[in-house]
Amino acid sequence: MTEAPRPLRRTEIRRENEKLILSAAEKVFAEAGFGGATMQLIADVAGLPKANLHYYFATKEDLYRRVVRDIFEIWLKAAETFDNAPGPVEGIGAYIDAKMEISRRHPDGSKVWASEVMHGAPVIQDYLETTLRDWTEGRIAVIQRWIDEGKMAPVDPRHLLYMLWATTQHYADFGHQIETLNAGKPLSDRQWKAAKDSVKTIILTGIGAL
Amino acid sequence: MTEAPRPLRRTEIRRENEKLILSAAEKVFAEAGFGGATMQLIADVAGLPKANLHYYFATKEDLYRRVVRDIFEIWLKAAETFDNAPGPVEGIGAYIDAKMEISRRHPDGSKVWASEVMHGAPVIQDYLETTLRDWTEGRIAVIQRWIDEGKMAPVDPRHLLYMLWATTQHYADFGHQIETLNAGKPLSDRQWKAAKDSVKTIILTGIGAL
DNA sequence: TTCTTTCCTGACCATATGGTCAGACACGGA
DNA sequence: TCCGTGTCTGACCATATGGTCAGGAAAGAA
Repeated sequence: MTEAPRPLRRTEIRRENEKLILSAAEKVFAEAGFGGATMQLIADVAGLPKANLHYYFATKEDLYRRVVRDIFEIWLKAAETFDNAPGPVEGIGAYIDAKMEISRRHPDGSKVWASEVMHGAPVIQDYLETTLRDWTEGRIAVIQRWIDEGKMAPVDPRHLLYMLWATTQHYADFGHQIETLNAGKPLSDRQWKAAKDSVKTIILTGIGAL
Repeated sequence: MTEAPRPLRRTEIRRENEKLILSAAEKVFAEAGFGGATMQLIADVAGLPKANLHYYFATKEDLYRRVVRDIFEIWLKAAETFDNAPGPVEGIGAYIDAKMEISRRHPDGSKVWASEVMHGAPVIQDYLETTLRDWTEGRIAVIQRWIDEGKMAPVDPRHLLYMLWATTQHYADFGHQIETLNAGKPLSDRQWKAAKDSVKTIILTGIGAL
């Protein structure tokens, strides 16, 4: 039923095609990097002529920028799990769950983000300096409060955050390596659960919250 | 004295230039990715004419392949710290130190490796399936032995390894982000030490080895 | 000195790529 | 039905890039 070429309304057309292009772009950028990706390939994946991409997105960089920003939005939403938690077990535990789920559901976006930062964040440097910095400082304050309240050991909040980011993101960015070491097969539901539990157990135990 | 154009012996010339080119290539590949890197830019960084690069390395891919393999060698050497350790505190502690030091000293190599794996390891897939897989299985056995001997908690050795890789590598791959969150300045000696200590403390505590 | 081998490089080429544009087409309001 | 506006696209262009090559320079053996 979705394949039937039912006529789309004007407003739908734009939304639908942008979505199509952004989805294809995320995939191609993740697989080839910004430099290695070509508009032609993105067009092919999206099933549209190349000129059509340029109708919706003026340049390759515009398209890339949009992809990166969309991913950042997803991450910020996951970050909310940190708030309103009574203590580290709930807050950090939920955050790990949320970020692991993102690694599982949006591995391509994760890779695009990693690639962007690795190359010096040419496109989203302003985001790092504003939104991300603010968010980080806020979370550091929360963790520090938990420490002061005796709910966890006095670890350096900053490095704890880095460890959370690194570990959860690893399952997306290095998914191929993990898969190779898993006999070439993607992690099963059971294995994903084991991964989440392992991460949560080690970290929450490591910070003396359990 | 090093600048004096003293005549080089035949054998030296080759070695010297290959080193120069590989060093420039590592930097450029790290900054731009395989697709974004250009032979011209690598040549400029190396201070050699582009045609000269092709004299030593037939193709861009050959050059890239060599860079990736060289990095892998460094990593394997660091991995040795794991062996001959009486228990997790010494073995894993030393491994964390070694890998953090690599992240600090060879951030470019680290990024090239990450980039390669993220893009599906088109060049070093065979290494993943042979050398890396063997190494991993061996280390898992070691960890399992420590668990059986009661030297640490019964965590999943595989996910523990992933956590070690992820966390230590993060300081190289996401160095730019960390620097941005550190008021735009690289980590100082003191901060690197704090990072190492934090990682070691949280993980070793997390696996019940301390 | 002579000759062989290695090293070096400016000029060149085929191709791929990002981007443009004129004009066709279709939706939807009047 | 007509027209304005948004959508679509094949053909095209300027440029950048990986790679080639012929010929010259330098090293080292004889």
